Amino acid sequence: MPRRTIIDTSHCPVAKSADVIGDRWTMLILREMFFGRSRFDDFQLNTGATPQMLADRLRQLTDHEVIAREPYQHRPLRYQYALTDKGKDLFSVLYAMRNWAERWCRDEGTPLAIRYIHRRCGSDVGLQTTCPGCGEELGYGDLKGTVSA
Amino acid sequence: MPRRTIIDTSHCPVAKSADVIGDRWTMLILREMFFGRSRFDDFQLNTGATPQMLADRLRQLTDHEVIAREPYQHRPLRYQYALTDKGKDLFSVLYAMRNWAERWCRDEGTPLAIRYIHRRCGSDVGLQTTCPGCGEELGYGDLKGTVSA
DNA sequence: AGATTAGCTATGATAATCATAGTAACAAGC
DNA sequence: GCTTGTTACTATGATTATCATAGCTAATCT
Repeated sequence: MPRRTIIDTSHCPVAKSADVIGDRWTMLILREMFFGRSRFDDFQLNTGATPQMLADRLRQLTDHEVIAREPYQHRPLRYQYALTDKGKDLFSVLYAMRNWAERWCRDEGTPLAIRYIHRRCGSDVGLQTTCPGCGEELGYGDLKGTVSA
Repeated sequence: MPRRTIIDTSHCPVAKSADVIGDRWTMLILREMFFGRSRFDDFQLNTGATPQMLADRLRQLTDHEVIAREPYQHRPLRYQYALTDKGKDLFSVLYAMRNWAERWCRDEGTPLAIRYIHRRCGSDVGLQTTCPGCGEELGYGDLKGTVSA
């Protein structure tokens, strides 16, 4: 047998995550949701995705139970999207991506795109994953972001 | 002006990260590299990517200075790929992805695919980003992984 | 009535990805 | 000295995904 076997990576958690969020548009949609946006048109305007791309990715995310589609008014019937608990927990991934890019891809002399403040203690967390003020681990809802001027 | 303006997200760090790693194959290549693999054929066998897909993504990663291509023998000339410091720091993103999938996508009753031990203190870190034993933040090189039986 | 809004779907062109095969440069065995 | 194997790719033609653009539906606003 001259061929090495292909190892089974179907149970690899990185591959599973990649199947759910391993796509540029999906990540940008999630970014928007973590920014508090919930509507189709907002996603379209802020990500630049075409409507079908958006419809497709929102369907995928809904199928994966990362977001939920729910009506926010009935006459006329209109839908919005909300992060589930499973979706909110993806904050750690997006936050790691943000930290990495700010460390390695930022133009020299440029301030951080967003400054995050730990709600509980008020510390500016910089690019840390634990609060430099109180040492607590940082997750969804713990941080308040302000866009740099 | 009936149109809302499209906000500028070209400086968004999440978008920047997505441009570098926002692709399934790229993520799987990085997973392999964090597992210590460095050669084309190993990537092909363990990710299932076609050779041109692999060649293309390795080129992209090299262009982004996430990995470096270097010869490991001269006759015949053969190359391998190694993570740069910028690449090694992506561990935090992959680790967050792993933790998320193990929390939310694991089949019931299944053990963690990989158990990580904090080298410095020997604690099993479970799905934490800080060591439950000594409280230290966990990054590339701090952990030793063992594949579950 | 006509315009506007929100959340999409439809269409045809372009670009990315796929499976499969092949190449270049050597090494090792018979 | 010729076949077989190894490694790191490239080439080709078919299939699939994504793109820009337009339109649709049901309702409200003027």
